[in-house]
Amino acid sequence: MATAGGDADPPQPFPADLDDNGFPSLPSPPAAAGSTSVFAEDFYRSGTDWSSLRDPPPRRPPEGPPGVKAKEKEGASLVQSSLFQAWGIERPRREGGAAGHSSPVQKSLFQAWGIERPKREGVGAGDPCPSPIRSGSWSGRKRQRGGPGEAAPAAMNPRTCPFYKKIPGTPFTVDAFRYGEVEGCSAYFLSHFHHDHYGGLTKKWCHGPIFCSALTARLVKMCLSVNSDYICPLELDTEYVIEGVTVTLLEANHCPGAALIHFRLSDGKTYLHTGDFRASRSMQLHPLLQRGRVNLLYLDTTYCNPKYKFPPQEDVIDFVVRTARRYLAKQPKTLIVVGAYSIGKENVYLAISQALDVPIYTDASRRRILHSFDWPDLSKRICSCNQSSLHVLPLGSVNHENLKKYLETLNQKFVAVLAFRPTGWTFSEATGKQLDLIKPSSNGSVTIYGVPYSEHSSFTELRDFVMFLRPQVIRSVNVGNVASRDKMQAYFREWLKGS
DNA sequence: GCGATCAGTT
DNA sequence: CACAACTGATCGC
Repeated sequence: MATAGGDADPPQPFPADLDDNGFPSLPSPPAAAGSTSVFAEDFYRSGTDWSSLRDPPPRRPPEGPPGVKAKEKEGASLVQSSLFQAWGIERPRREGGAAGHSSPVQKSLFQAWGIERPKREGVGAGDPCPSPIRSGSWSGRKRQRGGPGEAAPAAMNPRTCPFYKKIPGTPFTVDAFRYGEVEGCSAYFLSHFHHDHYGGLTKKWCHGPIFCSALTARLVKMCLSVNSDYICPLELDTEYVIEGVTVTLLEANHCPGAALIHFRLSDGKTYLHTGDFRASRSMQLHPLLQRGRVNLLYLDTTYCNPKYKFPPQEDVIDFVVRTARRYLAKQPKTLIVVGAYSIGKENVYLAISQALDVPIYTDASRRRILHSFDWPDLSKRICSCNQSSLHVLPLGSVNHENLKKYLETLNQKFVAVLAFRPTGWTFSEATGKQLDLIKPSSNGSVTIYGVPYSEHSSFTELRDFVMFLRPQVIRSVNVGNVASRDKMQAYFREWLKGS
């Protein structure tokens, strides 16, 4: 393929081939034909984010993995990971205790999709069902798109899948469900169950198998009624061979079921797709996330700007609990409300429930979703009686007008509302550092606190993660404007320079 | 009625 | 303020 210009190529940036959209991998002017899609033009105009960011090729560190002495506050909970065992390290525990997934692996399903069963590292346990890889095996289930000569209606001709959702050298896409059938894609990965990622998934889905965590799989089935035949749940920290690629899901520290997706190609190349994630020190303990081992990083850069600072989740939870205690002490007939999207922020209201020993009330649809997590510590605190003094409501309804009305529907049981909006980012810089400076918004009997409880990485967390991982190439998965992407590239270069 | 798309909301 | 992630209105089938 055409190398950009004739200038002396730096050590060949990776990846060097065309991707599935046929975009040249090397930076070249957008002039390259009107055939280039809008996405590609945009991409080139903004400068590339897949040029090599490091001078020399990655080197393994001389010593073993740094910081392996697992100084996590709690001892290890159950370890289901052969990878961790292989490394002889304790697996960091996810606070709150959504320890693991217990849903059994459906063997038949793996056979159906031609996937090799989990590989147990070290042990030659092999796979019990070495069915051949049948990359086109599901094509028979594809819906026929109109008969011969029948043009596809506009509704069936959605935008094309952008390049950053495709995994080069594989027939995989990540979070690409709104484009109908993606050409060349025979396995569709879903990083987590949030609308902007699963958008386009409906019960009519028929374009290929969907790989995701077991928890996400349950939600896809339950909430979207996607045909189970298409849903392929994968356990975390377990290697699967899919279409010849070794795939491992890792805890993403975003929302329940959210996963980082690690791909190892047969040629040894490794890619990490973060989906949405909140980077943490404990991630650095993961055997697959050791220095210099990831060639290409697909990065969630939501808050990749130094203006985004927020405290650790634990600090925010502590603040929320303290505040709730204070209000209840002053007025025992206070209703505590926590706003939340469909999934996410569970630890905020779970912490209140545990600290104040009150059950969690929420509507039937959310109860169903929360119970599906199979998270006993949460399930046992959920109640269906709205007399409890802790309610979870949709974030959108946590405003003064709604809460005032809501209070009235509860017939005198409560005389005041204390509500929390755990939003990713609160504007004030002060509140990022000093939670006690947060000023609530009060209106009559209703008080609302916006709290900086984020399920995305802060700027410094992102920086620390990238500086630790030292990937060869970083590709942002967030579509921002040209200026912000240029700025991000500058940060990446800074973080990775002189390695 | 269903789903895709876009505009609006906090 | 910007942001993620949703909700609602509208339109075509």
